[in-house]
Amino acid sequence: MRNDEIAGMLETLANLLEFKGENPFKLSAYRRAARVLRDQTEDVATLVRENRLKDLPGIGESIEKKIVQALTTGKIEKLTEVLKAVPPGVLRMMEIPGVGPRTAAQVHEKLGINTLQEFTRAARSGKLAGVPGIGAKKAEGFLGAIKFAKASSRRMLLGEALPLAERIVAQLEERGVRGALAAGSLRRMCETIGDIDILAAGSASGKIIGAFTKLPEVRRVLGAGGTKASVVMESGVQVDLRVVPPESFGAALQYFTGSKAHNIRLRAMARGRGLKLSEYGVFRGNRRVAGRTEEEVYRALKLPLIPPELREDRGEIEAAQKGALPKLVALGDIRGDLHVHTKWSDGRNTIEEMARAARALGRKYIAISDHTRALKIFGGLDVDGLMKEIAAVRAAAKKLRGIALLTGTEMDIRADGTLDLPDAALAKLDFVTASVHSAFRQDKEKMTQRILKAIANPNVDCIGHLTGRLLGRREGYAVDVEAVLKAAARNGTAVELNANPLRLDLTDQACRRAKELGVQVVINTDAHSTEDLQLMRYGVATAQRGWLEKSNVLNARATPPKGKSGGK
DNA sequence: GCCGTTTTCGGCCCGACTGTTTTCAGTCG
Repeated sequence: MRNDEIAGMLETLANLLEFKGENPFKLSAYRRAARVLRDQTEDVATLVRENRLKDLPGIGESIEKKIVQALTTGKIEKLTEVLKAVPPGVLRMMEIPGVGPRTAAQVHEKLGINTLQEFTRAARSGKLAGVPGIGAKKAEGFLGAIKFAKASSRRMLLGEALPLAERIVAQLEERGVRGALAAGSLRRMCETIGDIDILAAGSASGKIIGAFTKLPEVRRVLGAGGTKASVVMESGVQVDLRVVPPESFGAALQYFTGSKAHNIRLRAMARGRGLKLSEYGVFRGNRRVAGRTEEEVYRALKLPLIPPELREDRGEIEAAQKGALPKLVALGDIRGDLHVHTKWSDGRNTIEEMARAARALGRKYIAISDHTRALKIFGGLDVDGLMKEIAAVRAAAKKLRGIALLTGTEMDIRADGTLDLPDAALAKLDFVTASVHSAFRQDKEKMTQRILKAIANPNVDCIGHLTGRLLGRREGYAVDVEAVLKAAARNGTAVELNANPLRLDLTDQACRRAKELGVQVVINTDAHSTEDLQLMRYGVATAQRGWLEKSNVLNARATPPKGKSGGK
């Protein structure tokens, strides 16, 4: 059973117990444990086998027992028990925005409602409005929420959310709102974003809220008070705006950036020091001792400023206390792009066009890396084609100043782990990336062996998009990431962090594991057009979330890499 | 249920908005 499956069971358990009115602190204990499990790159099964499960924060005796149960029997006894006692539809009901455990319990007790369908019917018929705490307005609101949830349950990609937020901030600026910033999971550069949080400083909050709710792309105003407003944009995305006084801006930015887990830790630390931390500042009694900037807030807690990308309660607070925060790689450190497609396979631009566009972005080298023959539908090259492309790359290189062109390929790893072109051809190339593009449904053992075989080949410099996931569309293939990273470390093979916002593969946590194991990460755009070369920012952001420093990133080196086997 | 610079027992983050309840509970972030 996968980590996220067990985490999901613990979360369900928490939700059900919440419905039953169980001690709220017990629930947060389950939820915290679930989050810690999701954060692990190592399989829970491994941790159990090596008796290291209880080393994880938030996992004690009782939860350990439940995890072991899940692994050995596929079930958690307590969950099974509670599932029997709670009507199955209440979890669905609690997913409606505005319906929490208390409301769900009331509706169940007073009206005997057990399913989302019954809930919807009761809301329409007016029955729901008779339940204590629910009036006509709330019932109507629930109906709207149900309809809306059906239309837009999907999370946005970082690559969609960031440009949208930047557009909204620019529009606010045109209307006289200065210094607005996106906070939330977007500022932490999470791979997917639920909704967008924007923060503005100012005293004329009514004016700012008014400007915001009247922006051209706003479809519906969900709510607007004195300091905050929520709207739904034409695209279906929810955007929240908060307006705070300048003396609280840093504290608010800190608070609304999160993560929740990070903030809870900070607030507990503040309490320990006799302080109170809220979105309005750090207070000693009634006196505000910090709040104008984030630096101030962290300093009041005797911490250096922690970069937003690290704020997940994954050890960044402890590192900050020890003065051991990583010096994160930055977009400006990136010198090359080692995975770029052209018209020679399925790219839209020529070698020269890609090179010029990369040079304009400040890249010093790129590796032309087209597909190989197994991907015939994508124009994959055979040996003959590849040799011709090498000649074309060299010819283009002669014409261009200021950027080096490397010969390369995105070599297909076939289902049996053999490579799509012979070693003699690969040996002629400057940089070989090898990727899986077929037989995604192989079991974990087979898939892992397949990739390990490619890693062992001295001509393979890097493994491309390791899990093959497409966010929101396709699960990654089953592969033992830990085993692959360890083999990469042994063989001196690099691993790709594919910067395409649909992939971001390696994940942040896998990047961090690569760093621990001493594996070099290559951040590539996998560009199929000149515009795609700009996707690098998303890859760098994910690398930052993975604690990577410049020295961990192969294409942050000033000179092009010559492959693990040395100059070819 | 977890955990220990406040603790092996007694804590566990804080505030805004909404609707409805005439003084606040529930939900959300």
